[in-house]
Amino acid sequence: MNSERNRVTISDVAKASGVSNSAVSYALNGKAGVSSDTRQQVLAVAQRMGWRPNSAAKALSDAATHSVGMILTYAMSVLSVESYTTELMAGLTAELERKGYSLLIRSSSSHEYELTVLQEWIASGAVDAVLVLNVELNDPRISLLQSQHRIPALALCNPMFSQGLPSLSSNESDAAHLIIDYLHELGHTRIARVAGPERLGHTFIRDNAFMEEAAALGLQYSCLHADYSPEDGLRCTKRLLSLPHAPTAIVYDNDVMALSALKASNDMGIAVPEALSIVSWDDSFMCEVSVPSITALNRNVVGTGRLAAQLILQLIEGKDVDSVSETDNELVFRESSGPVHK
Amino acid sequence: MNSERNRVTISDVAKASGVSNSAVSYALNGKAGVSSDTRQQVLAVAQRMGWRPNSAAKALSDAATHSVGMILTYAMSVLSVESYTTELMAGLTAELERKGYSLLIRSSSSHEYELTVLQEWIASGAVDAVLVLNVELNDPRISLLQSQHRIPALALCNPMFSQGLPSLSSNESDAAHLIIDYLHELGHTRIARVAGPERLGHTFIRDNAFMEEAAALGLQYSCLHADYSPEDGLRCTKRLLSLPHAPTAIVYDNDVMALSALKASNDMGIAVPEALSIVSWDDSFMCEVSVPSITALNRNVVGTGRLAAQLILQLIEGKDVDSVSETDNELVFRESSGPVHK
DNA sequence: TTGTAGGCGTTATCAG
DNA sequence: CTGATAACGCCTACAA
Repeated sequence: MNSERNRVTISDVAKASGVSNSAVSYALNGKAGVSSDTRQQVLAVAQRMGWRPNSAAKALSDAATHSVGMILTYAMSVLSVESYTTELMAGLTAELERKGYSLLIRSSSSHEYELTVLQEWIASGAVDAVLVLNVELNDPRISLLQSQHRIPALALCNPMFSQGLPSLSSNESDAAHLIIDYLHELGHTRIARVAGPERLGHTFIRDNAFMEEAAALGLQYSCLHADYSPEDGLRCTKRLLSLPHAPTAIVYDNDVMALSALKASNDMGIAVPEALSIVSWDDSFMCEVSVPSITALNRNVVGTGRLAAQLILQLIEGKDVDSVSETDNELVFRESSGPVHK
Repeated sequence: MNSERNRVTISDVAKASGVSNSAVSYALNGKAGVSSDTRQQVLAVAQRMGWRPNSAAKALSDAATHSVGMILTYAMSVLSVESYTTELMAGLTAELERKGYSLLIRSSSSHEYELTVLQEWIASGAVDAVLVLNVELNDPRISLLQSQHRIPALALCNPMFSQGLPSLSSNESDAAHLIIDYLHELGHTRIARVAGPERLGHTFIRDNAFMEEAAALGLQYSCLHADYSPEDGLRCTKRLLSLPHAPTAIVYDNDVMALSALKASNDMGIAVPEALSIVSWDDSFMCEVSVPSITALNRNVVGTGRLAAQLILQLIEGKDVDSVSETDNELVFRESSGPVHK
């Protein structure tokens, strides 16, 4: 199976330099054990021959692959529409790059299969660490990762779901308060929310925060759970707007659903923001450019990716990492929201 | 540096089964050389002990990493808005998954750095193959990959730019004809196009196709080149619409710019589609849900990703792969385009 | 300061 | 059919 071409190895460099194998290794790794002259000599030769360490050999020797694993487990239909993942990856890869790490991606169509991949990674050492996305309540991935100590893992979720695993979360309840207080100040008394899947950890947090704050302010609050897809967003919106006492403001857990809400209200002849205020939990280009533009929570997902990468690199170095919470929520006011007209 | 935990190796299994090292290897790999009894025995023990092949060792031995490399080299601002990359990755990873391959991602902020990463991959054997995106005219990446034979590569571009490297392209000129003929039938005589960066290979192809077809039909055709960003889309649209003989139809090379065109025409009080028809080269959720919805070319990017993965896997197997061209272009008619009003 | 030897975990060769 | 043994390329004691 070994039909490889002329790859330059350390032995080749050693031979060409007329020194031993280990001398070359020391020289190339900047370690003591060789004279300055020899080192210069070896470096020059290695450079000339175009030597680079073979990644597999290095991985075997170091027991480290210099890659971080991540599994994409979205339904195809939702994935193609998600900007969150792209932005996260941009931040992740940019930061990992600085230390010469790569992101190793696998995709999976089911949760069971994702567990299989994780188990394989744990057993095979294919990655040095793992990032877990979209954590659910009693997520078996968390249990699995928490029960082993071969591969460190960072969970992108509230620490209450990470079972002691280091986690990075955005302050969802802070954001919820920000949004609901804003709507309250505008005079809305009947508000609704089209949330993400109920089993998701961050949906749980948001649900709680919304219910609490709504109750505290004496608001009428109703919530439907959807799957983040435009179709589901449309369906939920129409259902809410058909209620006898329809809400005057609806909050959407992602931008895609918020956008289809615009379509829905347009279809039903309901004016935005005069008769209905719309707020999206995710900001994106789509919110900016839609007509009307959509008031949205800005979350700097790229920054989250960068931070996640930093934490993961610390974990790989063996450092202890506490659960971190980001609180850079900011509401961007646009045309889709306004005071209640009665 | 070897502070690893109790990973189960083949030797462990051998010891536990009371057979030799190689017997275990044969048994586990389903190869001849062991009795059926021994094989069953070994498999049972391996299963019980949770043995999985160590990926680094396997990579070293096989000289194959079972991963395919891809470099993201978008400007951050554009990347976060691109749905193309996400969809492509969805198709890629889904198909690679079936053969147990992973996608190895690195990101780069400059073309020079991307070359460095490629060189590193070639020399280190960190990936079994490479996918090259966004090929430009006289792209140094193509030259680099074409000048070596260690790592096969697939270029996502028209074969005229791949210098003999296997390539996968969508039939851009077919698509151009589709769009321009459609607009011609609607009675448009002054059409414009806001294209992608001029140095990109597929922009070149589209430019040529558009110029040819416009000339053939006797249409007035003008073209501005932008960077795919909403800002640039806005700028170019306003510039075109301010011309003395403004176009009555504008084609945009991506969905993002088409959407900002909607904003631009709205700002300038130009009715779509009555006074201006808009067509987007990329279809996406945004085109569906915008008001008005945008006529767009549907390209099945996920399918392209799948096909690319299949071709790459063939290359890895050592098969010859011809340049492939996809022709599944389909124009989805929506509200943003219509007959000329005079 | 240098070179030799052994290990990382696997697969493949070649005797028995 | 089995079991040593070498090889993959790198790192690192350890000995010279």
